[in-house]
Amino acid sequence: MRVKIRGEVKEIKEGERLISILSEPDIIAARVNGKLVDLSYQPQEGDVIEPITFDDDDGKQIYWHSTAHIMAQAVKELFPNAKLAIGPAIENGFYYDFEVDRPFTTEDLEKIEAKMYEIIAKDLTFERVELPRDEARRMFEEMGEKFKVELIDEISDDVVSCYKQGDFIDLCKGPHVPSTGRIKYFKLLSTSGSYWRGDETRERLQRIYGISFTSKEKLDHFLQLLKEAEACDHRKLGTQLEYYSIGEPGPGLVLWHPKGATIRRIIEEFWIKEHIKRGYQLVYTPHIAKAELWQISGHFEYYRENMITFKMGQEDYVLKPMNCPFHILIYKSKIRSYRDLPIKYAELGTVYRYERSGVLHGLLRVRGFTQDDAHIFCRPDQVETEICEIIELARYMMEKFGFREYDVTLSVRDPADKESFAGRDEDWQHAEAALENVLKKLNIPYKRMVGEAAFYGPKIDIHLRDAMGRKWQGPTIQFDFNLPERFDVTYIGADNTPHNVVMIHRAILGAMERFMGTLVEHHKGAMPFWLAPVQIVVATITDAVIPYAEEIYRRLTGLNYRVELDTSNEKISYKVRMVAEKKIPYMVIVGKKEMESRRVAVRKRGEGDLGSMEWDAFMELLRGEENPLT
RNA sequence: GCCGGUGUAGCUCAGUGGUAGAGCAACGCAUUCGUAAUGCGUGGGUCGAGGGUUCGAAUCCCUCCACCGGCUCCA
Repeated sequence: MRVKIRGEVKEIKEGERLISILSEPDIIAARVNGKLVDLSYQPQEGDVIEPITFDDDDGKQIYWHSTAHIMAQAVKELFPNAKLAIGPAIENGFYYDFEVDRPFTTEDLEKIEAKMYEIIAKDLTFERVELPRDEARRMFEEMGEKFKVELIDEISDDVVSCYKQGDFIDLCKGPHVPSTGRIKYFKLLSTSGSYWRGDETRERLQRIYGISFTSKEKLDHFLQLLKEAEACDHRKLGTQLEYYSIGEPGPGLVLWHPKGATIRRIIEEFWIKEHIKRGYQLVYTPHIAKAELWQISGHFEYYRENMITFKMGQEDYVLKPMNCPFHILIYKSKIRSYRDLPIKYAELGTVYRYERSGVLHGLLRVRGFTQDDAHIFCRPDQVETEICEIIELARYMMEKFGFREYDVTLSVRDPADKESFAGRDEDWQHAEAALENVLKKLNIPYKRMVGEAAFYGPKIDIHLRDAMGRKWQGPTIQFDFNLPERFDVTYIGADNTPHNVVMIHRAILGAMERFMGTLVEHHKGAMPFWLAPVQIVVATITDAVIPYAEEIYRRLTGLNYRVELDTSNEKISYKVRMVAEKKIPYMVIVGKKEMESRRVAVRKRGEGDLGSMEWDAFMELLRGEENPLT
């Protein structure tokens, strides 16, 4: 019998299993004709077989998923009352959810780990068992595994697959590694609460997260990265570098200290400049409005639990959670012609939302934040051009801030579930096509998410990552078919009749707070020269050179650099250390030699001592620093 | 909001029933120094808040608040 392995035709025996053909110990599964299978698979004539190791992405998923099964077996042995929920592989590792009598403790994790080592040492085979649906249902019911029964009830196939190792069996599609001994190094990382099916009205479960690797080096490396990521945490760095503080005035409320405020101001200057260049008109709108406005917009109906409301006199008021209704009112302040479009209103608009207490997270999830918001009112024929411009603006700005990697998602509606989405079919089709066309035209990789659209329209979201690899939504482009309808937003067409305007919400940075948080983590607090709140520190070696240092300081501030002068009575090594810890890009050190020769000794962040140089050479260096503002 | 953890000086943390500690920072004095911490000294705390147990509570118990890791949410 002939099969193709790694592109080469091989002769194999009938009934032979993959495990004897692909016997290298690092091969854990295989892809046969594009489908993932266990190594117990018996190849058929003409199969195209690719071995899979841990180094494949699919291989990692299989490896982690198998580790999850081992963990579940250990938990069942230690806690026989535990009910199995689900235990998938995730981006980094795996988890398994259990319903248990009491939450897991740290000591429990140690015991579970010990039990897992026992299971691994036994090198139990992962055996695929295919059962008729009814039989499997009966079996799990007898075992009291109610969640598995619920899952089986939703499977429409006649046969379901389970995997068995030792006397542990779990409902599972597979594939798995051949035996438990293949799992070499693992670590249980944390526990947390969760809900069955992610539904907070259903059973509360306990989740254990873990990760595993094929070598100790890989595991140690991963744990090391986790530790290092903690040092990049924007909450820690923000305090250390005196950029901002969070939560002092109340949970989720941010104080921008002078240094953080400087960074923000520069970001805003850049933002304003780029927007004006592209035909946006800047507006300002109030922080509060009568409840009536939010009733018209529908926010009162759909967004109520997130809105902060209060009474002013007899009237109900709302602290604005969004800027859109205000921009619409500006648009509607007069009749608009098709010739006026597109109209693009932009605002750094501060909004307040009541976010549930458990979701707040540093600067990345707050209750008061400033969106770099804009609303584009245009004709249907202008949609594609506008989307294209927005994406290019987003890419341009991301690039200037040093973000080169991000994840793009296109969220469209579920065509089978039109009930959940407002607006006309043709509008949706047109908008979704426009978003998708632009992504394709600009050659941007994206993930299409069916059913993930907002109820009012499809959207493109760009996600940035924090130091721990968590994704946070930054730029977003959203169509809105709902608000123009509710507010009756129109323009007069060439045919002299009113037409519905197309409205696009968009944010490039997302929110100043969140953007600042990701920016700090991305640069590990070391802001690029143009953003650094302090760009240069001038430091003296002895008191005798203070006048010369002051002269340097004045010259630099006169050139609009942000400079600090350090004439303190400390050794130069101490001053160097302080400047390095504050992650300041340049340090100018002046001593007697510099004063006498009228030169400067320059130290650059990341490069160290550049030695003594002429003033002009230093100027040349500074001018060589990128500055998108000029 | 839910599950678990944590909360001591401006910051980082030690202190598990018997008089609140260290390092850094701040302040003072000495030192005037050449590229990642000069030395000595001084001040600084209702131990997150409230209640309880106890002769006595930072420490044990209860409630609340905040933060951390997740879950859920983020129209």
